[in-house]
Amino acid sequence: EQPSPSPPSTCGSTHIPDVTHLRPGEDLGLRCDYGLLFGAAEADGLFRQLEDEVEYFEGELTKLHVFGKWHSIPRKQVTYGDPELTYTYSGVTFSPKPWIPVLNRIRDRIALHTGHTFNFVLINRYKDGCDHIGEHRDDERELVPRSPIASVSFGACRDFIFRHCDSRGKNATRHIKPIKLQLAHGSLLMMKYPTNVYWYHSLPTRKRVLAPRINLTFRKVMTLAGK
DNA sequence: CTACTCTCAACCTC
DNA sequence: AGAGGTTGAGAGTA
Repeated sequence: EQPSPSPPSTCGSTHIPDVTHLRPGEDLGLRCDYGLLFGAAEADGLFRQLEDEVEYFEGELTKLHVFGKWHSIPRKQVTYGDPELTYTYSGVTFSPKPWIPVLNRIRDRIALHTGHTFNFVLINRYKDGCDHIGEHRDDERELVPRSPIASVSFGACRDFIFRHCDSRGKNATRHIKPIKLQLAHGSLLMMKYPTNVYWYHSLPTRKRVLAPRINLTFRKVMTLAGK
């Protein structure tokens, strides 16, 4: 059940990263590829540009009702994407802001390396190690069935935990070890079908992390024709 | 309509 | 510091 590293890439180009394929020995439905998509210098520039140009949601879109109390979500969030698309997360429907050049540039690089085109991106900014997100699956109904999600990270390296749905909490029916990754500056994690059917993921708090991290999850959202 | 499942973050213990 | 259990109103589903 441990992730098994893939053989080294046979492609020698400096523009094509080595990729680790995350596949437990037993087929538990985890289908992910992880690798660096941007070199350090380019990632530094993109991070600064994202910090300058991305505008996060404010007001009601940042609040969450949990166990009888209202909380501000412990991170900043915003969506960008094609016009007319909508996306619902925890009962809140987001309208995407129109694409800006830095996001198009990242989206195009992902397309070049994976062959996948995305029409929507959810951006989460974690200002330090106290910002986090709880266990969840990206299984929203608006997503194109079986479409992959491309998760790109900039800034502070953070731990990222996958946990199998049958091994959660005290009602767990199986003992499957969580899979822990470090999502590095400039990295790409491709989460492919059926990962999000069986595996929850979270970004836990890490008190010793003091720097911000920006994560972009590119998605394929169904258009009206597909709904 | 009913009744059942799932979700989110903070607080607490260890 | 981190892992895991406990708290419920609202949304969705069969």
